[in-house]
Amino acid sequence: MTDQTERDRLDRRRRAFIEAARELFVRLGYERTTLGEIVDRAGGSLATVYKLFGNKEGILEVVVFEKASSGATLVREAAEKGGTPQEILHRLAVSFQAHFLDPEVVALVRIVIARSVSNKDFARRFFERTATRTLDSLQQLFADWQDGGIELNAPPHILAELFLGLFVSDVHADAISHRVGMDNSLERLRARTQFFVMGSGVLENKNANISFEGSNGL
Amino acid sequence: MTDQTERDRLDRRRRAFIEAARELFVRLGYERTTLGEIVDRAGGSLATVYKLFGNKEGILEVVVFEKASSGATLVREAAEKGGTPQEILHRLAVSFQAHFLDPEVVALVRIVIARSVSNKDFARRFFERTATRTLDSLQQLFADWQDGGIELNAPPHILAELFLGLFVSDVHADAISHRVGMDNSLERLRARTQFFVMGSGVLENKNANISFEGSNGL
DNA sequence: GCGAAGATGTAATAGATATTACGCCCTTGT
DNA sequence: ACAAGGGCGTAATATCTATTACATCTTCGC
Repeated sequence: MTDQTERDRLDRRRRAFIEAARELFVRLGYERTTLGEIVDRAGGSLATVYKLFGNKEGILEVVVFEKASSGATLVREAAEKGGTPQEILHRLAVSFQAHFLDPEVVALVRIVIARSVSNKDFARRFFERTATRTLDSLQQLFADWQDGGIELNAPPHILAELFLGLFVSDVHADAISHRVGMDNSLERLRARTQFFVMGSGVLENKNANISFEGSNGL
Repeated sequence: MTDQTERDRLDRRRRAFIEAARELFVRLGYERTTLGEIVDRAGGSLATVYKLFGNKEGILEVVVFEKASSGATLVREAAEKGGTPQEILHRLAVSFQAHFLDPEVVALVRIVIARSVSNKDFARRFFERTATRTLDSLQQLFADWQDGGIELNAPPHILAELFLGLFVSDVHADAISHRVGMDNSLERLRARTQFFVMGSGVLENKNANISFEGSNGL
């Protein structure tokens, strides 16, 4: 049998196709990227593309779902470092901004939205694996805080939507405007976090800190 | 001369083309709508479409810019009715939600985002005429309040972004998920307005009302 | 080296649709 | 009525690209 080595060879081809496809999809969009271009760039042949991915949509699915992950990991990481809610939220804001406003991610979001018209299911799965999961883990975070004695102005699921919304609205603006006059400064981010802290009510729980005393200098 | 009547006839055709195109663009998307279908639905002929709009993209531009207006009018209307900032913001939230989450508007936003890849300028003009103008008028509203003695937690332009962001994030979710599990209830809207009121700091200015006393029952 | 599995390159298929060309017929003002 | 400008309908053009078919060449274990 040549199973193992054959698989290695195919895997290398597969990787090459995926990288080439992603690069082209991001730059040109889905419709304007032709399978011929992908093959030209990755090497190999059309026949192999069809063997590996079935059709053009198949390679898009792989590219999109490989790149677009949920923010659940970021939530966990930010929470694990401890600190006051303000500190955690600010750390989370920094990593959310980096994650969701990554130009490749935004470009893929554009493609998903475009395809969502003719392929609703695809878009829903994308939404499920990104937004919904992130929302769930944010909701859990806020619920934990609440259980820990922190009084919140709104139920956890509402706050989760609101916090994520701070970044989603930027993604949306970026998706349309292609970064015209986008301000991703740290000051803007701080102002947003601060806004959320005030609106959610966590600031009124100064004594109910999670583990340390809050440095109030946010 | 047959100027006047000719113009009338053409105008009627033009309207019919635009209505048919919008209906089809919204339902099928831009790429999947064929000029032939538009003509079938509107009557007339391909030749006339080209005479009136130049090409397929031309008719899209007309359809999009006719439907997508800024929220500046809504801001003005909400402000003119007077009341406390909370009341004004809540009225504004109601009309923003109705306006931005109109299914036709969302469908056109999808199309604009899809076209933004190959036609950045088109998308930017759209962004300019919708988001930017709405932001400007919101910023003006908050600046006026500030001038009137209301202390705000953040500069007007930041608050404008945040307030608009509350709705934009919903548009974005809708654009991707096609209304799976969307909750447009009034309670959710109230919670969001309340959140914004707390975060922006206008609630701390209870005595600095605009014209009436604030009913606190928001 | 050998042989086979399968990747490769090329070319053919196949369908879709934006765009153009053109002659006909209707509407309209005189 | 009529003359004419212009919309109408149809057909032709002109690509473009996903998808398939096939003969050939590589690769890799033996």
